[in-house]
Amino acid sequence: MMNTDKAKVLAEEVLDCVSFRLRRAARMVAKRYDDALRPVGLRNTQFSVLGALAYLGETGIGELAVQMATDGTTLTRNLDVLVRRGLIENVAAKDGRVRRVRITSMGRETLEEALPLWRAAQSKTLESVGSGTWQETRKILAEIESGEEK
Amino acid sequence: MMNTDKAKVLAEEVLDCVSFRLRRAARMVAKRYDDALRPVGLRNTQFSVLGALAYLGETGIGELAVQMATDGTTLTRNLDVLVRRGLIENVAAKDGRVRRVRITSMGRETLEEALPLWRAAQSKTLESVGSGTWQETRKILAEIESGEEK
DNA sequence: GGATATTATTTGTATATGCAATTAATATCC
DNA sequence: GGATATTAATTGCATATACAAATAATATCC
Repeated sequence: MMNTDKAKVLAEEVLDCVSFRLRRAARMVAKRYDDALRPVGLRNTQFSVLGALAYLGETGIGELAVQMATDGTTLTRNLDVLVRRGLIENVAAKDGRVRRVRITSMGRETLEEALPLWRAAQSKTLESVGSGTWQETRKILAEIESGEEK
Repeated sequence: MMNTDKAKVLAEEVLDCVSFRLRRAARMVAKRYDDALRPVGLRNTQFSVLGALAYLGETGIGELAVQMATDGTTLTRNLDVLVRRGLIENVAAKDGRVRRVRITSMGRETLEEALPLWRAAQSKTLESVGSGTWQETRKILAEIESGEEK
């Protein structure tokens, strides 16, 4: 049934896939943050978008897409959800092609409520690796993201 | 507009979110693997499932879900796609509740074609961090996944 | 200044993801 | 052995993700 040694070696190689490992870790961690944020009705992705918008103040989709390294087509729909919930709102722009958005006061309130929940999840996660190790890992992730050969 | 120092500090804190960083890295890396695998019509997720099935030989959803740390409801649909394409097939089981699947010969062929493409992507990715560093990172990811406090 | 190119975003389509609830089947307990 | 509990997977629903193509608007070039 291909449960041979050859298959075993192959599987070990293939399951060391960087993409698979990253996705798996991201899934598991996201789940924990989602659990933590559930009381305020935010998913971890939404929390990050809100956080970014609180900082940026008012932004075009394109700019935000770059900041978050998310595809624009994804962001369009992610933002739609937040608009529907009244957490962010669209703003008119001079350039008719551009859609600008900003966080609403309700969005800000929700973000405030979410903060301690998020901090708890973040602390707990950092404790499992040590915050120094995480700083290292963060750098490595950035290198992987850049894809530049050393 | 909250583009204040306070907001800036908050944003720095919030954008250091482990979940956000992992997801972002996973997105970017997955994209590269998807690009590499496109010629054979596989996404990185599908490649991993095929690889796991080639190794496991014949498996119930539950077992596979544990192996891949994917939610069973997700796996159900992921597998449906592969069945539809003829890359895997359902197998009758004694226990009527269990759905068992196995890779088909077409699936095996596709996996074979995909292997060199995947290896190229994997090599290139590892070059960007160094394979030793990746071994370290892999361990750290496992720790983060476990969520155990040290 | 009108045709053409460029840019910014959205839509159509498809996969990936997971929670809550459901369905279906086996196991367990008098 | 029939009611009840447990287990395995699926379905309904919603979000997240991105490619390809379409749309809409500004910019550019004779």
